[in-house]
Amino acid sequence: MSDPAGVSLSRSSETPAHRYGAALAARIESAWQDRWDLEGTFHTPNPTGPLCDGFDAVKDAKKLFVMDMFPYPSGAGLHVGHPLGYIATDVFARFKRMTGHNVLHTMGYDAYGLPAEQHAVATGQHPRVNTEQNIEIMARQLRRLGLGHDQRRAVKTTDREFLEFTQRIFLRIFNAWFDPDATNPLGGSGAARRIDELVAQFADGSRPTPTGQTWASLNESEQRTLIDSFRLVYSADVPVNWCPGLGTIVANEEVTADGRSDRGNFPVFKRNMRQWLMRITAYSERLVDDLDLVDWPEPVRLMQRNWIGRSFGARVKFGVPKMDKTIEVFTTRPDTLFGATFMVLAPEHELVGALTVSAWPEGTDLRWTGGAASPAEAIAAYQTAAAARSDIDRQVEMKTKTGVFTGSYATNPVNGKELPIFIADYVLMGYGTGAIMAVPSGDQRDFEFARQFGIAIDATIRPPDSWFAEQGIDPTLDCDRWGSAYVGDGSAVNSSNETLSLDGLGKADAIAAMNSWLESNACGHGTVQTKLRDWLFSRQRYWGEPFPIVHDEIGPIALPEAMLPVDLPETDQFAPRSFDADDAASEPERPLDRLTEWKNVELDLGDGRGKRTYVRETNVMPQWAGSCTYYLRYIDPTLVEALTVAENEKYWMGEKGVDLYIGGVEHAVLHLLYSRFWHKVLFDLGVVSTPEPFARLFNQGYIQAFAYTDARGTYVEASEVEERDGQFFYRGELVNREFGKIGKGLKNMVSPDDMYEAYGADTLRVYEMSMGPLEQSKPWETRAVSGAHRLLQRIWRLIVDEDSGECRVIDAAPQRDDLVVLHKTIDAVRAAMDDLRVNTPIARITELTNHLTSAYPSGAPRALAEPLVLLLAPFAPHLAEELWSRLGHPHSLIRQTFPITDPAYLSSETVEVPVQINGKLRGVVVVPTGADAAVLEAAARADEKIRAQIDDKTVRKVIVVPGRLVNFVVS
RNA sequence: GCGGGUGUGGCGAAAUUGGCAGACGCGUCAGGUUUAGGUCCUGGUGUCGAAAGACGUGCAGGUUCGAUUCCUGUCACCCGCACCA
Repeated sequence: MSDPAGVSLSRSSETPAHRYGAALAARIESAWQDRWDLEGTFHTPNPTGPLCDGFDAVKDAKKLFVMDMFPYPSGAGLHVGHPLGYIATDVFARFKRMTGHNVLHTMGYDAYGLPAEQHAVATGQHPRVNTEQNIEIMARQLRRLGLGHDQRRAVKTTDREFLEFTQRIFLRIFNAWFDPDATNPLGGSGAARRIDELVAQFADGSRPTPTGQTWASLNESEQRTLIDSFRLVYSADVPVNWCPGLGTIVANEEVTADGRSDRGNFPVFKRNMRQWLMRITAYSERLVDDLDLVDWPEPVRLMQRNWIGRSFGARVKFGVPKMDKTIEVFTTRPDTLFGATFMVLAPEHELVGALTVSAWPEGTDLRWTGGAASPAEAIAAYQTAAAARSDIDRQVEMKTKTGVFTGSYATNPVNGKELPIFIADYVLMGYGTGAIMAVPSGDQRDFEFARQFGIAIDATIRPPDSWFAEQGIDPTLDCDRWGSAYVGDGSAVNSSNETLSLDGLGKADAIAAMNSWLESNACGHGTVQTKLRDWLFSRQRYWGEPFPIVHDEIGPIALPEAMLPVDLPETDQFAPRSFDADDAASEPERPLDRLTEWKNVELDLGDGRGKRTYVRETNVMPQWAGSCTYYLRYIDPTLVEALTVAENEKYWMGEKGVDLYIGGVEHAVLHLLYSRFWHKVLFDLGVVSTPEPFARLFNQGYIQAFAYTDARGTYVEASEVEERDGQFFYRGELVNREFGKIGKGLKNMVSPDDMYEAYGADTLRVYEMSMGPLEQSKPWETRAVSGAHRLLQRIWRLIVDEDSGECRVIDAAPQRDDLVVLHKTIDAVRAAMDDLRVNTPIARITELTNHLTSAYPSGAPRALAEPLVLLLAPFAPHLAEELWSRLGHPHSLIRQTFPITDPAYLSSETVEVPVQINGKLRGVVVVPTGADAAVLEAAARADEKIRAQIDDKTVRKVIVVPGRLVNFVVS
């Protein structure tokens, strides 16, 4: 056969013309990739619909839906860290195809996003152009890896059909409300229902309106406002970081410690602003509880639980008699209510103004005044200072407690005590009610505050003696002698009034007793509080999905689904309007606001009102929107006018959802939480049939790389650094080695293109899989890649003559010891794959290869070469296909049966058993497999080395584990 | 500060339920082929020691006949969260 690559290879006369090298690998790989494309090898049939061709042939196979977290098409292209997970899913998917599964595996692009928009702002080029270019580059790099994706299903979130899909889901969520009394499909309480069911309830009177008026007596505006307040998508004033200089809202992480924007260094103002929100908090209970349904890494489930932050406690009302006000607090420790000695409000709390008295009460402690002449001055100064500090800054400065007194006192409902009310920034507006009752004996922050401000500390829990021992003090209930608050369990003391006594009760009983007392006295009730806040869903940007919403003079109106999609209008001005950097009162003007022809629109919404003028919503959706439910697009990529085809959705999602979802742990909370939320809404509405989207989640580790800094701390090009005697040099200069993420920033970029060129894609695949456990982060080392390359080279040489290129397998029957090694390898590979332990199978395949190359230096028996090729196929598919074809098989091996272990070769007649004396290895005896304890011990005693060491000693005990070991305990 | 994770040769790592520590690979050393190197092949390679042997899984304890594995404490590094009442 003609071998143009061989010509260049044989420039060096000793290199055989048909050695497996980079050039040959490149030819093999591109030939097989073309053939897979041509034959539609990875086209996976659906049960029904346009992609159902060939389903009959696989209808008895088990289905398997394997997904990667799809990438954002970055302009920098891929580095060698990106493909790790993609290779792993591909290896898994290929293995599963060879073990009889119908596998759905494809890849899409999460193509809306800020970088493309910023690129567009900087260059004036439409973000779609740049995004398409990036996708093209990444698609080429990924294709070169030989990933077995069904390309017909390779969607982009920016596709018009995908946009329509996202908007359709938005409408379903917008047109739904959460009914806490409804029964969800799992049988639990709380479910999303269609908004028209709510309207019907109001209309027929089965649900009273909040004001008690009849539905019919409300005017249109009142009716719509009422309904809108129930929707799962709603607008509200929420605190945001407004940056007039950029004209946008920025994320916390984009705000520097001194309250300025990362980009542009403009001032950032914390302000309330009208935003769209999604009512994810309605689902917090189910989002926590249903984590028990999924096979996910425990740390991720823990992170989600912590993020949702469910805690059980009570809401308690404290009266402020002089002001005729009530402060409501949330506490997790209602059992300590008798120990409350002061109250604290967040500086932004709405009651602060009303509670601030005109003059300091007589005898006010100077420490409480902040040095100001009046409470109003002190409060105003403190509020200004708190507002000026960024969130991050406010959280860092926590060592000393700060705060000022409002001059007002609240009454403790259980004992009538007067509690001074402070404001302090250690209480956050965003959690609970933004106010706390302070129990300094039972909360460390309150304790520190009380100490600093000279407030009484009253014990209401008797700490155990062991706690006092740790504190180094004698047991006492005089808290002035305590070194810290006691936050643990213990029996209550000093906790009684005329109608309630907690004294002697433990924490759980005391909480229960207090909660029922609060409820019967109408000053509180037990409740569940979460940290989770509703999802801020609107962005003042261009490159995102437009909301399918228009406004009339009353408010927002959802477009009918038939009017989808709402295309993103064309423009060449992608930046929002920016303002004077210090103009905190400015209002955002979004890119879509300027497109007045698009924005002001005349439509007939089909609601019987005919053609009317509306104003389109000009916010766009966040990037998360496209990634929430993209697995449904993989199932039916061409579907329009519906979200799913039930038969296909049920088939691919099965009982529990996507069978395997691999991605980085950085998405442990946000993406996975948003995705679960949307899925649950769709589940309640009957669109999807599983309670959870992802049955099994796996987080791959990061591939990191060394980076080098010179004497000035500047990164130098890592590829040019040389190592000499454990030190590192860049152009002769000593440099310092660091370790970090791969990328341009650290000048340690390694592109897969470099690896394709030097070794080929199969080598890269095998190397990345062999580096170590998939879930672990590990450093990249280019020079180690050669080991994987040499393995493939030796396998090639077992089957192909390097000089002639002819197949050189022999027909000789394999020896028993060959088959023993083979079947041990098969067994080990099969055992590891389900757990995605991809590194050890390659070690086993290497051992098999090493065995065969030394046993058969001039060509392996066919009966060994063929299973070896099949074992290799998931990892190095191109080479395996090529060898399979050269072994005389005309068809792809993609659906060949993966080799099956013959247990006859796994057990041998004899087994080596270690012999220990006092737990230390002293010898090894060979005994028949299955020898019992007596035989084993006799054999061990008969061993010369062992006998020599135990003869002159007393054997006190003999431990025999048949098949495992013998241990003599001697004195 | 809180939560989670990880610590094993020069390096990446391996070691079903506690039972032969270091499989496999990189690097390195020696030899072979070639000989200009490199490629390729074979063998050695945890540390100390001439050997016998001793020591050895971050460190210090504990449980056990026996611990990389279980428990307690501690140190280092990485990741996440940020006063969550």
